[in-house]
Amino acid sequence: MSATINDVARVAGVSPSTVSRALSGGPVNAATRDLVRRTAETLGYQPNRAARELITGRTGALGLLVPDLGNPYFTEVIKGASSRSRTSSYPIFVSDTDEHVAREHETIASLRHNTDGLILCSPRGTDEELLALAQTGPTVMVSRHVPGVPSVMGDAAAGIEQALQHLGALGHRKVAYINGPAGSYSEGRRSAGLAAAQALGIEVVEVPAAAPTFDAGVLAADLVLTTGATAIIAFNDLIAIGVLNRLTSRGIRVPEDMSLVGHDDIPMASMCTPNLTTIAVQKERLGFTATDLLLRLLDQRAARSSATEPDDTCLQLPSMLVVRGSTGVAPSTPPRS
Amino acid sequence: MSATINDVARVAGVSPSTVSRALSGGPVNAATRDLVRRTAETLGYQPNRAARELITGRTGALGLLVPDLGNPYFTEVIKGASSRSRTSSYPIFVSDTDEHVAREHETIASLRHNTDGLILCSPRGTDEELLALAQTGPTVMVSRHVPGVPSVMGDAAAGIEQALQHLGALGHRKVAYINGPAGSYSEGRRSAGLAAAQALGIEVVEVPAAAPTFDAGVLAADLVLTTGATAIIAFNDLIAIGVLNRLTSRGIRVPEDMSLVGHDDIPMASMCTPNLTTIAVQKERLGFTATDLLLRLLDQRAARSSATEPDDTCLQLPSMLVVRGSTGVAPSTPPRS
DNA sequence: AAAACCATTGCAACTATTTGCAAAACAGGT
DNA sequence: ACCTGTTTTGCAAATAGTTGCAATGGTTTT
Repeated sequence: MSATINDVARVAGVSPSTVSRALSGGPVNAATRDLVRRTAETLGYQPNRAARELITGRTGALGLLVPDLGNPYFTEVIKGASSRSRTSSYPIFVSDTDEHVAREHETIASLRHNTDGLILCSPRGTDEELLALAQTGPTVMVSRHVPGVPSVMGDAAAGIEQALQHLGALGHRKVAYINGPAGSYSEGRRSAGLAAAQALGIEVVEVPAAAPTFDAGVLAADLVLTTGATAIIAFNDLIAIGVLNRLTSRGIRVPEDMSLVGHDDIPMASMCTPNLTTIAVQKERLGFTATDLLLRLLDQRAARSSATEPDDTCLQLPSMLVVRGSTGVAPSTPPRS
Repeated sequence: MSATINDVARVAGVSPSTVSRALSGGPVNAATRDLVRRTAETLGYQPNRAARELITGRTGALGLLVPDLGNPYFTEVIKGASSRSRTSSYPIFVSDTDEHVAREHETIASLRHNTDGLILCSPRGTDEELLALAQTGPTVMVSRHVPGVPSVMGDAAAGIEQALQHLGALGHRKVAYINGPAGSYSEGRRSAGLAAAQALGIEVVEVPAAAPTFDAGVLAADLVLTTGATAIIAFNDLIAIGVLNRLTSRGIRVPEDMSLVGHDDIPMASMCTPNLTTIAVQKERLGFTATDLLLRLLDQRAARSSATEPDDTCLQLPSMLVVRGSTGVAPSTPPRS
């Protein structure tokens, strides 16, 4: 089939070990290195991954776990991760857990075998579970922080604060916040941003949503209408769009009767009518940065043999409110439930 | 770290080769096979992928290439493929080509090294290019057929026919068809379904779209309005939703002034207002079936040594028109351009 | 001139598994 | 007891790369 290291060695007139060292930066005479590089090139030599993995114990691949591929938020994160991994010769395994905690465990176990490191995006499960899972191998988390596990996240609290300021400026005094799934960490972070409400003279009512989906939003819309709020901040855009649909079909106009703010700025947010005001997160950058962090982590491991000091890196990427058509001045009276 | 075949052999008191045969169905005494199986179980033995790959030349993984992860159509296909591969111990590598033909070539080349077989979803490029790429290893295509390459596709022609019948029954006599990207095969198949128009007394005007995206749809909407058509069939739902947005913002009501039919039935189709009438394709099933076909192909290869007879399997999954809110009786006069 | 040192290179062992070939074990028939 | 034939088993080679150790050869130092 394809050329092996021995073929290159024979043609170049050196030993296989010299070829190995020449191509991987070992101590080799500059002249022979050039010779080896050239012959490898002309022979179209590609090192055999399996052989390398067998001897080094490293697979040269990464794994990325997302709760739901159907959620555009995660596909953006994936794109960012791919674009980083593309420049590093580390292929990336993507897997979908269908929002099941059990599936999450299985998939992590199976991915560990095929990868050198894992990126867990918005994982479910308790801190303890996740810490245990993270300790089975190099791990970086996205949109969730567990002490002892390096992570990358959007600054949800700041985003929420901006949204509250925006709504306050428009005269809203009672805002409903539609929560994400319990056990999702970003849920916690986002709720934390709500602390700013008091200072702004805004009352916040929390309303639960069963899942970060359109359907859950449809459901939540009716609940919100019983609260007397004149504006809504939703856990994510999918929920917000569900809310929007339900409000529209109940004859409640957005933004005249009710203002609506989403979170994440997925493409769909600028495709619905009215366009959704939303807290934009740098999704691609999130994936890119997480991959970068993981690769750096792997480099460290390769250098120092077993540096298992707990890494508490937690990078925060800024979020920004994008004002579009779904927010407006507060109505004099809240829409009747 | 984890137990090797030698550990199992030692504990069971047999040779490594016997363990190998016992676990992979070779000729072994039933009693020893049981013994080996049990000890492997208790030791938690997992065969080392790299070592196996090195000797057999098979990686035990599949690759799946899609033009754009951001397109919900493809994520559904991926879900189907994953659910099939999950039951087969073949992990699956997903990659995104960003709709670039060049990226497609690169990615295929790199995936070939890491996988035993590839699934190409809606690949771009000419028939000749794709045939050449397919011949570098086991390949199955989705939503595109090239003679000599096995494939799985939705029955686009039948779907378009149903849509035309539906529109005809509503009194439409002039229908605009918004094409997909040139060089996309499904574009050709879908156009073929338009042949039914004549028999139904419907005139079809074709309008090009630069890409299968929302933005391309926004663009195309204005072009359609110059044709005098009273109904639109779009290459896919993303384009349709782009059209819908543009029409709405130009004050043209859907479906009162203009009927609109999409294609694929992505989740977004039932999230926009009005809900989109669309030709539903069994996306998950497409991915599932393609993976199944590829796995069968690999089994065949494993059995007969080098059976390179060209395989022309082309499975067709039925499509069905889902009537929602975006189609209605034809207006007496077309909306003015 | 011998000794010491340095960079460079090759040898050989090692990784975990599969598999062709030959040996061993065992059964049945003579 | 011996031969034959079949099943079962083990040995050893092979896969393609990496890496510790030793050897080589040239240069510098004493």
